[in-house]
Amino acid sequence: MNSHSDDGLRARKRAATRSTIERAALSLALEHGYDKVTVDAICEASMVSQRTFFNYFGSKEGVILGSAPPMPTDADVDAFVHAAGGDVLGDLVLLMAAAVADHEPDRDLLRSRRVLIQRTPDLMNREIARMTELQNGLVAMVLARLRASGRADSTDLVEEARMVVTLAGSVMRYCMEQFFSGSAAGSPREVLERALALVRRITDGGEHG
Amino acid sequence: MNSHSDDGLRARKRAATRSTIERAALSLALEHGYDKVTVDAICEASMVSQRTFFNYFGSKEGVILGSAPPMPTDADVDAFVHAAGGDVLGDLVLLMAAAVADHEPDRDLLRSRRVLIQRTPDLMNREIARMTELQNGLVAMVLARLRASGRADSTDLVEEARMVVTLAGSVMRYCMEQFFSGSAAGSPREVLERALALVRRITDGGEHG
DNA sequence: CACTTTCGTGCAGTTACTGTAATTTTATTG
DNA sequence: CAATAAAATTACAGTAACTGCACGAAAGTG
Repeated sequence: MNSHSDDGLRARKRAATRSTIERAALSLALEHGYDKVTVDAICEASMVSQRTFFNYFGSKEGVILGSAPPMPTDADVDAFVHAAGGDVLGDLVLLMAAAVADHEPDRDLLRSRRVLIQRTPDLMNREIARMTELQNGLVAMVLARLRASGRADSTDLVEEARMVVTLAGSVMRYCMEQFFSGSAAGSPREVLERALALVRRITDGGEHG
Repeated sequence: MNSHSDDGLRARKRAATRSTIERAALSLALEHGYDKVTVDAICEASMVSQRTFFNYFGSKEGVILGSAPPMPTDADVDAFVHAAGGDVLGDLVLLMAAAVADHEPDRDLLRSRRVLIQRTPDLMNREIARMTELQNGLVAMVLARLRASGRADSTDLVEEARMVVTLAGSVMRYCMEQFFSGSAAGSPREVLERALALVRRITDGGEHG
């Protein structure tokens, strides 16, 4: 019938309501603060039942934080594992950054999310928690790379992998804070590189103590 | 009247109920899992009203996690700031470890907490969040030390301080995981030292790429 | 023994969230 | 196009964490 881009009516309607709820939630939270806004208020503003809200977003936090960063694709993992020998930490950070980066096409929405996360401790904590969950899935990957680099398998190697992931998480958290607080200068890539350089400088500090 | 250690009857009763509730909560959670246990159940088991429970612990998580790690004392801060020149990261980790360490005299309770935190993602996240909050108060302290080391004040210096704290948080998280999962070998101090050495080894990896 | 302060409690209410079953809306098929 | 399947939306009832408030009981004090 009507000319429409691609999917069926169903999918389009779904996307529309999702977007409506999202916008309502972010707008209300920006105006009144996250904890002052009730789910009921969001539902009223977006003309949906509470049950529908939870069908879409699962939780009040969910609508603000947006979808969780996806695990890297198999191709990404493969590339990472077999880029043996180089800078494990740097490569991992790049990989994680790629996973976190895009993923939200709408710039305004993204900015709203960031503002809210930054000014709401609860949300900040949840965001960090999500990152932590992502990390857990990454240990195996790093371990594979260490093995591929010819490192002998051992308990120590597992610990090393865990630490690599933890450190990468640090760098990510640091960069995210910089982004969220708006004090980031230069391209994301540059920020990452600077953060990595900073890490190396700091950890060198105790070497010759 | 009756011979008693020190404080008034009031304080002793308070400590007793607190302990009763704590034990009931931990025992129930260990047996049935944290999320299967309701606050009502804990109250019934410890013969207190729900209102009293919340007066004591503020939240369901609160009774499991125990009291939050306190900020270091002024004396600690002073010592840290003026131990200039050495290994900032290492010293900070030691300081944070001291804050987190003791603080719970009862060994059994401590072990119960650890087990529960480890097996309950929600609790783990909250614990990490608490650590993160602690971190925020530490940036100023690190900054003071960097300044005391003769470093010129600048935006970069603030960023460096933040990164030092973030890294220290990483090391702490890593060690906490090791402790919680029971795979820690040796004294806490040794575990910390090994973790720090590991960090240095890893961050050296990209230097000569 | 009065008197004050602190504690514990009951109760009503708010908010996030879940399960279920009915109802409406969209897609498919004969 | 009508019958029907599939999926979305809804109302409703219920659970569980948590808060504010006001009242009575216990403990400290002179």
